[in-house]
Amino acid sequence: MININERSSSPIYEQIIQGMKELVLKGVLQNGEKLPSVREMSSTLLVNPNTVSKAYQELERQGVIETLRGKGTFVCTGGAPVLSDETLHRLKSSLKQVVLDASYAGVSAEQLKQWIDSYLKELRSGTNA
Amino acid sequence: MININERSSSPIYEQIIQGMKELVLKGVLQNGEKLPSVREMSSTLLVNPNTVSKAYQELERQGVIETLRGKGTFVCTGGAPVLSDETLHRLKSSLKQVVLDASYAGVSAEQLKQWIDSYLKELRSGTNA
Amino acid sequence: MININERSSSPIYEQIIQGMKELVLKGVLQNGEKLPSVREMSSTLLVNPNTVSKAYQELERQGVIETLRGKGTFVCTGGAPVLSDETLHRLKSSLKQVVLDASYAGVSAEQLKQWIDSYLKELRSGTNA
Amino acid sequence: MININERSSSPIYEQIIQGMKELVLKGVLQNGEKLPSVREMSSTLLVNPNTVSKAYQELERQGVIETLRGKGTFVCTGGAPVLSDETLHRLKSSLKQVVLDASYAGVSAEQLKQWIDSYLKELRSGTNA
DNA sequence: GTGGTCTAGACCACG
DNA sequence: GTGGTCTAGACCACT
Repeated sequence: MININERSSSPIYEQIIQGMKELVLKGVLQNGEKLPSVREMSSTLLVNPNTVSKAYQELERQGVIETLRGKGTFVCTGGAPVLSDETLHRLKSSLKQVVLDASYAGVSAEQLKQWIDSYLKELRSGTNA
Repeated sequence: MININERSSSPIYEQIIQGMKELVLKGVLQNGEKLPSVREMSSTLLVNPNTVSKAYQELERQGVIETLRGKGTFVCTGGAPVLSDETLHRLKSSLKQVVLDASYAGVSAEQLKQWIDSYLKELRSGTNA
Repeated sequence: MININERSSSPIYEQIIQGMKELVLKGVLQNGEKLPSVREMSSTLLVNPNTVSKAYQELERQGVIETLRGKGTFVCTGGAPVLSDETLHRLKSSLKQVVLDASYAGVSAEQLKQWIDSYLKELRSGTNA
Repeated sequence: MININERSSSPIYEQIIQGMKELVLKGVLQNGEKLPSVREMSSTLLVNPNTVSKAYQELERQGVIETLRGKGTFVCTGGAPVLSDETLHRLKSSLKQVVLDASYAGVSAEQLKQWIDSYLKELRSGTNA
């Protein structure tokens, strides 16, 4: 379900994190559902178990999943997200970077907004791109 | 003119690249204008010369500036932007990442679009945030 | 009578041990009293029998309970406590860790001492927090 | 400066974290001071670099230190600590565990309080136990 | 030089 | 069976 691109500049564990978040938002992974074990995931993605483990730990830190000792890892789409100033600032910075690059690539604001809508629609409908 | 944040998650040379691009788009740096030398820039920004050098090289590779041997480095807001498939794909990926994180942070699509407009306005008016 | 928190960082068998010790100190479980069997306990706490078994074994090793073959398991608040150097050292280490974390969390020594008293009072009165 | 006990039940990276926090509180490591590099530390402590790295990353997450890309790691005894309910709860639980064990070992509340004071004094004077 | 990422393979605690 | 820890050794990005 998750695509790993070894050539991507973003590290594999980040790709797993993003992939899992997508699956959760799309509803493919429901709240409380058990995730594939670290070993399963690692053999599915052809990735080292440690890498998967790192992704799971980060996801747990972010409150997306939780680990029950000896039982496995489970989706836990917890309460309201924390909207810290720092989070907002990071978000705005990333967006600025995108807009700046888009300007240089000749991509219009309208195009960007359209992409946002289409991606959100994709998330809500639970389909793949 | 360019703000460097040593603690930012994005590398310093990237911050320089982004800063230069902003200055060009804002019109602070005009086409054909001479840029400060690597040495000047590095002492202004309190940054390692190698880092500035790397930024300049990347900016040249992207066609934003050009180096004339013995004369210096100049802005060159050359012809039509390169709209390669690969560029588009990277742009969409980055945007997806932002939208995904925004979803988890509880930031709405409308807010994102507003941020895009306000940043573009900032670029066009040539002011700082 | 014992609360198990699957999400706690301390393992379930430790929680059982702590819970049993509390019950004994509070006098809820009297000296010589028979404890529920492993099977009963495990179905009461909704916990794996192996986990309860491990807790009982550890409690027996610590001299808190004793098993009479064929008869069951009994509370045995035996003679003088073992005050080995090793026990003292472990105790001091754990306390150090708590004080260190408290320092970083901005919790005062007075607050810690107050917590100690209030917990001891809770134990002596046999009530729950 | 940091003692590692391979036989301890607490993982090595935790021991490093605790050790570093002690050094910072004692003032042995001043605010802004550079820490030994991961490689140095690992060869000093006779521990794998990855283990040191894990400790440093966790310390950064806790705001005790900060990493400047390519430059190294530095002490950053940041602003006011966050006194979340969850932190308080964990602290109280740990303390309860200590008090309970102390009760069984025949260690009095006065003794515990004395240990707290003596450890804090040790921290403030910057000496070793 | 710095830290960050990844792999391979081992051992252990927990349930 | 689960995840957590540790080692060894490699490669890479950044300054």
